[in-house]
Amino acid sequence: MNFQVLRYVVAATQVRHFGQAAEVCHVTQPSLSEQIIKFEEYLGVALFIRARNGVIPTQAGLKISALAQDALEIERKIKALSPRLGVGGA
Amino acid sequence: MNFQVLRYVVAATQVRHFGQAAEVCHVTQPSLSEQIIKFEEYLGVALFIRARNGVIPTQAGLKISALAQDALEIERKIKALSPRLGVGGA
DNA sequence: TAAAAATACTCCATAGGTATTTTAT
DNA sequence: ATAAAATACCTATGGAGTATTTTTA
Repeated sequence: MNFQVLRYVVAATQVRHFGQAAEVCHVTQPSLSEQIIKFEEYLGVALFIRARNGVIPTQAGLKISALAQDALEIERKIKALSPRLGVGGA
Repeated sequence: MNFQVLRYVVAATQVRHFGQAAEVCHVTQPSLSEQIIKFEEYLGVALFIRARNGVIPTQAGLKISALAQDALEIERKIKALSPRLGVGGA
């Protein structure tokens, strides 16, 4: 598990399309697709239903996406403590 | 940034000794040491003062260690949703 | 001088890219 | 048939290990 794959899950949950999610994350569709597949195998649970015109998050996908957003928010806070990467306040 | 280096920072903050922190994390001292150095360079801030008998966390080190623990707690919750990795409840 | 961290190096795992194939409506 | 995801394959980055050197009280 890493922050990058959490970004992929959050993006895919939001746009419901691996190709567009990949664009949002500035990676290619196969990269995002493969990482999500490997993450699903690691967890042992499907995060998305693959459909004709995109993907639909499963219950597990929705829950993990919510937790992923929390983790990414903390990542942001850690960067914010950095003189180099931090944006503004504390 | 990744969960592993956050584990290193938390362990080193707790035991105040890179060698022992490495043991706790089941890696070698040079691996942990190098990853923390690279993380400090990435952030642009020192996380530990190197002393004769170990290390002392800086203010930034303490803050980031606290946030790191929050992130690792979320990582745990994500794993807990997994049928394969999850321990018990929701 | 001795305990601890840093460096040098080598190796391997994995994330990402391009090209292509498979799937589902 | 077509849009989207999956697979195959290659490359490069970086995390980890062993051996060694440097640091500091």
